[in-house]
Amino acid sequence: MNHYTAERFQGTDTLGHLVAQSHLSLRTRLDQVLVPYELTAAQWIVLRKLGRGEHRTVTELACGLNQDAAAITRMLDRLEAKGLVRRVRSASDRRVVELQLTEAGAALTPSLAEPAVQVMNEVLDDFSQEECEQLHALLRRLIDNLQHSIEAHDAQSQS
Amino acid sequence: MNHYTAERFQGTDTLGHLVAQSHLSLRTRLDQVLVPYELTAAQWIVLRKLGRGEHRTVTELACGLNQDAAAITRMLDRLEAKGLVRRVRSASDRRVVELQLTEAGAALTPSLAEPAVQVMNEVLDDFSQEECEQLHALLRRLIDNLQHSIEAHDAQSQS
DNA sequence: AGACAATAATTGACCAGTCAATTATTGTCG
DNA sequence: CGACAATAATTGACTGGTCAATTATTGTCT
Repeated sequence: MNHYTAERFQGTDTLGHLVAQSHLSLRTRLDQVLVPYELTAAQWIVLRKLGRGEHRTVTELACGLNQDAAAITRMLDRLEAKGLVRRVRSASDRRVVELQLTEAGAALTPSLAEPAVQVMNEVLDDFSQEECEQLHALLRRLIDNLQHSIEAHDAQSQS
Repeated sequence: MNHYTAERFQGTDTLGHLVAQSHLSLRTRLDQVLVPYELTAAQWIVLRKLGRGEHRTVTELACGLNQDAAAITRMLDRLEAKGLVRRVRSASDRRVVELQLTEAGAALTPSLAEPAVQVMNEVLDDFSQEECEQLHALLRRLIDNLQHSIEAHDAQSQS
């Protein structure tokens, strides 16, 4: 069904605005609690993935974060400059670089889970269990719908 | 109440991930429909605000979009280069620049409402009226909570 | 009037991301 | 084997954003 019309689509109570603002505020808040660690939210996410062993290469990270491989390359440049991450050419396939946490990186990473979880809980503090699950479910659907639209458009512009 | 624990806080079903992904996908989809107009989503929002007369100066725009004034300055550089926007020094207060759409900008802007509204409706297509309102309400609360946390933190780090 | 705080916009230096080449390596197929 | 497509990572040029000066102008207060 149609929820918006051109006239009613305005101000700060628009889906686009709400989603953008949620993202912005969440990032800002995460950046705040990460200041003592001299990390940004974006850097934290990468360290977290590496620390958990979820992803080991540039392509895997890019895929897992839904980002361009180029973005990962530059992020790794910064993390490597900070001495938190190491690049190692794979022996079995010399095209890929394997990513490792350095000693410093491995020492830092585990302590970062707690503050982040705290932010999430503080932000959902007055949400009931049910509301929290609703929000998750609605966002998942939103993302699914968007992804389908995007893919349909891509497929069409191929031809 | 606590919704997350350090162990359960992982994967793609995390609030942070869902919010970030929603934002990313929505922007991507908007960018898609704006390609024919040779505009990005970020540029469209600014044109839209100017077209509606919601904001007339750099500071007003920055405030309305929750962004740094510097970001607006650079955005205006791009829009001015495209010949869509004009800067005019205010006569009453020579510190402020008044923003105007050029003829080209004014001609383009109105036609952009429809495609954007269509994206929103397409994305919320399988949402009931109630679900749509729930999503809006939950996001508003999320933003409010975040904003309060952010301000509390700012106030504390002042002292 | 003159000193000085406050405000508006800009600039520089940086972080983060995209798209389009480019380079190096690996797979595949005639 | 040798040509050639496919893949992994990087680089260049760009958009978009932040924070910390800087500049120009205006307000305020004695």
